[in-house]
Amino acid sequence: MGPTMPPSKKAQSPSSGASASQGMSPPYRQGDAATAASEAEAADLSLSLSASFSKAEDEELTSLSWLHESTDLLNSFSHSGLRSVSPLQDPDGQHPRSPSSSSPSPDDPLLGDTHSAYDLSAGANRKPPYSFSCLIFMAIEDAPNKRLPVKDIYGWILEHFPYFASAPTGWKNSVRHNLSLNKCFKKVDKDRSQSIGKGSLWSIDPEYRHNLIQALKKTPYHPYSPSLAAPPTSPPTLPPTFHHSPPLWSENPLYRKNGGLLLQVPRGVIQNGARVRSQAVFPVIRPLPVSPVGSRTSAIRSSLGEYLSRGPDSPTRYSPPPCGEDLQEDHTYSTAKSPSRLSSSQGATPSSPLDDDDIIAVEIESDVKPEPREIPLDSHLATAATYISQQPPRGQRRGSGAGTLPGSSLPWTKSRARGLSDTLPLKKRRAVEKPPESDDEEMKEAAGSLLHLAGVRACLNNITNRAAKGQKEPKEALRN
DNA sequence: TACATCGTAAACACCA
DNA sequence: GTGGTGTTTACGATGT
Repeated sequence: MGPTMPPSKKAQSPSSGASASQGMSPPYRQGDAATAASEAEAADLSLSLSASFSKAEDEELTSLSWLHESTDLLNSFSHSGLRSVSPLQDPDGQHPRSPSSSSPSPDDPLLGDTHSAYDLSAGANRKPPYSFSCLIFMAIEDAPNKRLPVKDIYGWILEHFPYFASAPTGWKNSVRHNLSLNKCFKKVDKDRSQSIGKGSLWSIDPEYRHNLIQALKKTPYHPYSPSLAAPPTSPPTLPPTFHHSPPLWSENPLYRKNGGLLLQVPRGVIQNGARVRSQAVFPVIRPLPVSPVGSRTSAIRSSLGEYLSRGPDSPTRYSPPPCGEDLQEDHTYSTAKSPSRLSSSQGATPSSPLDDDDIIAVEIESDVKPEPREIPLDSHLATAATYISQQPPRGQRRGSGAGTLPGSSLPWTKSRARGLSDTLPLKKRRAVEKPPESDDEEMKEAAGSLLHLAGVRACLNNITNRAAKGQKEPKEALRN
């Protein structure tokens, strides 16, 4: 069994087929004429988006231009009106937002009308179907810097899952327990210039991020979840989600209103006491981000997830990603083995610039390309795209966990250290695992960052130049 | 039945 | 001293 993040078994609810009639709809408020028009537009944009991805494949993803084109489309999508989801109140108006959620500034053009439809305080104050690992993962991924102190992880969970506000405080212990024992999470050295008080910042170990994503994919009601996205085996009039059970909070009127995909959360995450704009990584639990490049990258994932899980009107169907890896691993309970990923980094063949982590197969039902396509949604690209918008001050920039062993070109990974120290207690093991740091390493890191930056900049320039020329709309361009 | 996974509780140490 | 944080152990429930 590989060192992988296990899916939440308890989250796998039995299939009941209930609440299916809404499973089709995109996770947005529907019903009014404007929305109907927007839906049509959105469908069109979705087609364009798929074309954009196809184009990206054709270009072998050597450029990020496809990414920006796609995100341009998504911005259009976002502004089409469809993205306007319910304000943070439930339709009954009887359940205000959880106290931990700060209200958006009314004069904030971004926050003003884009709040999530997901308000678990509205009659859905039930235990979320996510394991603590997934919750922590989502919390950290939702943070702009992909790292959060425990306190903010609490805050994120509380904000997005009000269930915990009234739950016994033991869940915090569970969170800490997970952080400590789950290999997917690792502490980040605190930046001296940015004191966060007690505790450390926690981040996702890039080596295990894949596993967490897989775990999320296996969580029901996540749009990446095969249970949601599997091609319908039922009559075509039925939505793809028809055969799947409703979320635990299916009674939530907002859930019903939003067509069964209702895990959106208020944008933003509490960080260091301040509410920060959410990077919104998880399709079902976030609103569509708008402008920032990083958020736009996330928007691709988000909208793709929504896009793929849309109804029979959708031109695409979703095929679950190949799960080549064993996902069974959680805490240090288990004996760690080298992850399969490691072999690729150590193997003779250079690792592809594109991971197969987030490859999803999309069948584009068009006359042109009826065959399934595989769309790489590589985290590297996302990382590159978010690079500009998320650059912390230079002094704060640190590696994402993968360093370089001295005298070796192989990346330092936990598992490599683990191979030497797996039998040690966690404390000692972490001491052993701590990668060596040196100025040389910092320089390599900086060089890599500059390369990333250069690539992204070039792509941005391309887009900017095209925009300046006032040429055709992106979707039109993509069709050509 | 054995095992893995997950959640929870508790104890303890450390630190601001 | 207090409270938050991090680590570790233990145990029960559940699923495979």
